[in-house]
Amino acid sequence: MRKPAAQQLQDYLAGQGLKSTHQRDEILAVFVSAGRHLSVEELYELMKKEHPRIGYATVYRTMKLFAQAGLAEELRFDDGFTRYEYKASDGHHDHLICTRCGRIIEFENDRIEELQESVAKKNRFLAQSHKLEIYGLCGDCRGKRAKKE
Amino acid sequence: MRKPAAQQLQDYLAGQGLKSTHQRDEILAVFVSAGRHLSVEELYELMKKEHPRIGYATVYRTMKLFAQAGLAEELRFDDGFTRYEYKASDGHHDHLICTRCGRIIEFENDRIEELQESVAKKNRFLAQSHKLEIYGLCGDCRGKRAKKE
DNA sequence: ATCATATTGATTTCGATTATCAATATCACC
DNA sequence: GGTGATATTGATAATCGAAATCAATATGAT
Repeated sequence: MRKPAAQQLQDYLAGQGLKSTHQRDEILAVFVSAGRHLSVEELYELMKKEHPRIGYATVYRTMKLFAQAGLAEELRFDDGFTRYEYKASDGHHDHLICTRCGRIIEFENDRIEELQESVAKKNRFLAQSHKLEIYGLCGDCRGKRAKKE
Repeated sequence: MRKPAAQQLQDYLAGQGLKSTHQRDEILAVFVSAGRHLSVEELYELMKKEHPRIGYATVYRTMKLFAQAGLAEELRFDDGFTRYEYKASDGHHDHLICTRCGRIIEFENDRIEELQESVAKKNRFLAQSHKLEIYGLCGDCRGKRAKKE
């Protein structure tokens, strides 16, 4: 079972002596319901629709906060800017990224995780985290012929 | 057998109708001999010692050129800036990155590569490239107690 | 309700990278 | 070996996402 996101946020704020604000609640609601892999820019645009007074900086700050609270994970793909994904309680997963349409697909593979662990051990490394990204063409895009560009 | 880097550069330049310059030759020599995983900043500092007249922008431009020529690979780890590694002809490899001292260790694991391919296939993806980074503490750093910070 | 303090929002700053542009170097051709 | 068209260089400004600043405001303990 998963603690509701809103509750998890309140617990974190209380535990850290931080304050509960409308902005934080609203950003969380939009972030969670919007689906995943949102850039700050995208999230800011979504926020503006419902809460036009929200500031750009607040969205940045709040997403960093969510990351620290364990509510969100920071993703940095090759296109330069940071995305956040809502962190469900189920295990770690990695990403397939379509280089044409930008679609992002999640996957998990326990065997790969194990092999990574063994690679770390072999090199006397204590693994803390990892990142596996596979770039390529998604099913929809591989069919299409390359657009003129 | 590997074509010498200098020769590979000349071939690429000729093939593209580009010009061979001292700067490009010198940057390549320093880059190749310096070892691997150099940030542009680091490479620029190395260059200045032997060729103080080199410009910052030239180093940036030239590394991009080397990447296109297949001489270098662009690496973007989580610390924000781009590094380049000399691209040997042997196969793809991935990286273990120490989060304390910054050390970078290369590894390759064919089994992981195969599994990635099968994950791609399972999702109807045509894999073009991938990136696997394992962050953690290297052998030297895991022993040490956390420094006060 | 009061007040110390955390937070917000508008804005500026930062830091890595890229674009601009006049001066210069390269190279194909004579 | 000169000449000229053009690619390249180097100094600098511009860019862009992200982070810092700071006065005004909201929060929550008392």
